[in-house]
Amino acid sequence: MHDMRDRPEPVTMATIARMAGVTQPTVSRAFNHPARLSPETLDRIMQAVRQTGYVPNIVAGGLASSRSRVLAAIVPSVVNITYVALIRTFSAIMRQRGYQVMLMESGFDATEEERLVALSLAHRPEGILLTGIQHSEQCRRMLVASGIPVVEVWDLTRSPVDVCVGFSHEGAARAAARHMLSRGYRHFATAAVDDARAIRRNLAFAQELRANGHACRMGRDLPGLPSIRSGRAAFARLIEDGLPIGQSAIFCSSDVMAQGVMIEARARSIEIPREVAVMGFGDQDHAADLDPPLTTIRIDRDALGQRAAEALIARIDRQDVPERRIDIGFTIVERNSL
Amino acid sequence: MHDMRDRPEPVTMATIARMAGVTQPTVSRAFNHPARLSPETLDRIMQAVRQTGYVPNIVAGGLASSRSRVLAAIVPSVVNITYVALIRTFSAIMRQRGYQVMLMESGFDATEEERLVALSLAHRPEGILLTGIQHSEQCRRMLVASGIPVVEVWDLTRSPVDVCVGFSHEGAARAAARHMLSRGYRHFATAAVDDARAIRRNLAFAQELRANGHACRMGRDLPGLPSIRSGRAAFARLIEDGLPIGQSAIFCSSDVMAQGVMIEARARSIEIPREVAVMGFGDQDHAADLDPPLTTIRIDRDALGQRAAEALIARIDRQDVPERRIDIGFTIVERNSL
DNA sequence: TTGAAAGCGCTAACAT
DNA sequence: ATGTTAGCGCTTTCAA
Repeated sequence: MHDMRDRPEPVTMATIARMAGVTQPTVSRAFNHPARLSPETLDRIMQAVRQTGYVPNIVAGGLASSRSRVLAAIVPSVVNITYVALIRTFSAIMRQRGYQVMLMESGFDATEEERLVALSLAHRPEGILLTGIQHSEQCRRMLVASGIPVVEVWDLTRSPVDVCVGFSHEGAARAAARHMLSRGYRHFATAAVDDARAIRRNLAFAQELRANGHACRMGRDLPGLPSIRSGRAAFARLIEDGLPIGQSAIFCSSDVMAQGVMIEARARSIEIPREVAVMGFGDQDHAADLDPPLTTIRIDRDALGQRAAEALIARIDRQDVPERRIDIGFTIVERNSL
Repeated sequence: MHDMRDRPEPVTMATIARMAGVTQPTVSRAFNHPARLSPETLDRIMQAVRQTGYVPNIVAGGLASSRSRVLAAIVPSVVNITYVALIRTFSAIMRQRGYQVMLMESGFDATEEERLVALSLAHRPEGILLTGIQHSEQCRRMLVASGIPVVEVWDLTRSPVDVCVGFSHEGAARAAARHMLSRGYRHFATAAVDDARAIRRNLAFAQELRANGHACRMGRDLPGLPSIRSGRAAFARLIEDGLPIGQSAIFCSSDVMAQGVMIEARARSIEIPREVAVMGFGDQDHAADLDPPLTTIRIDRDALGQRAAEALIARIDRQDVPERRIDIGFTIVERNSL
């Protein structure tokens, strides 16, 4: 084994104060209100800081000021780019404002989310970001009782815990249906995993089709996360269940599912989009680089992260927040798969 | 705008103590050493806790005990599954031990990493996870001076800041070369993005080939993150530069790159593996679901996360740490693309 | 411009 | 089994 580094006695503001011949609160001012100090004093302090490599203890500061400088973010999955891309923008903006974010993964499970919220609360975050609007009753109660600002992302609702930023999943699905109709497709199907938002979209998709006199084959929703495997399986099932070849369009719950559909179609020598057309959801990075390039629905995840950050900052600063519902919309990106 | 919820006066251990008719330290004991309390006292305290929904303030506790219960983790990219899959396992294990992790993204930039380490230090994490072994001098100094346990993942080195867990990139690349040779391929190329670890692998790959009397076309390393686009571009360039069709094998810097290579090959009607064979790196989730299934090098990222967690816990607890270098190895997964 | 004093919400001795 | 006391490293009045 290797030698334990003995803890050197920790450097604190008191240490710096002693070195600079001032009192500890003066050192605190050097960091928080440098303008209020005489240049000479500031200089001596900063010299001591440099010599020691001292870094102020935010935790102690947070305790004193009741500002932890910490945020909590809970996403369903940290390996799913759909949810993480947003966190990246959110974190970057927040970091600039002096916040660090604790990222946690709920695994699409409301009970686990509730547990994580409880854990977060112990760190007294100044704000919490939650994915989606479906939380356990207990979770909502804890959140409300804590009085901590909360931003819910990806969905819109009339009764957010605090603020929500997202888009209309139903609207996007209806737009997809209308787009396919206008393109002349006559047979429709969905390929989705068992995910609350995807299911809501598919329902709206089928409804819009029905309103226009068309039926929709609802692919059986597959368990687990969206994956190429699920996409392949979904397409295989659809074909085996008799989806007509020609004038058919498939609405996928994500780009990854669509990718799976395309791979399976190729393996079965079914040509896309001539024989079967495909639409994805999400417009992930490589949607444009597939062959054929994937037609999909773009959600501006950066905007989502940014608006979420802005909304949360406003709530933390107790500014007037005019809208508790922020709609970032969606766009259909036409490429060649449909 | 909507009504600001007025902050109710915060519930603390003192509040609970008053309600339960005990002193505040007794409430502390109820959480940290419940066995030392009489069942009746414990009961009264817990009742008050339930009534108020009180959650102990870990930050204050951390200040008092010098145990922040916080960890910092810095990865190059939070949207790249390669780096995040590990964090997920790591976080889950650490959470069970009562730690929360602050996740940060360095963007493959040592200077940014240095900044993030400095920011982390302000939160007095009990341990830090770093990706890779290349850090700025200043960064290493800060780390060592802080005395905080550090685990470096993905690479092995004889001189880690503290502990490292990874595997031999050179060894993996040489194994790939030998594997291709044994399969009878005669023309070799690499397809990589401009990434330190990928470049090291490619060098070792070419060297092993040379040692066996074969040349290797080094695909020009593409800028940016690995993507399907880069993979397509790399393959296109290789073909245009005259890579022979037949008995050729391409060593990719990641599975995503390999996926791009396969897509571009298909678009050019080049059959894999008959005309050109492809090997990926990483064995990501859908490697097996591609068509053809991708032959690749598996790195057990869960093991990486787990061993990293274990090593860090050992260091935090100041246990004897016999090995500062933990090799988790790699395996070649034979599927059909090579 | 700086110092003195108090206190943030806990944990950890040490008493009893 | 519980209370008393101190103190973690800061920020924030209030004085001077």
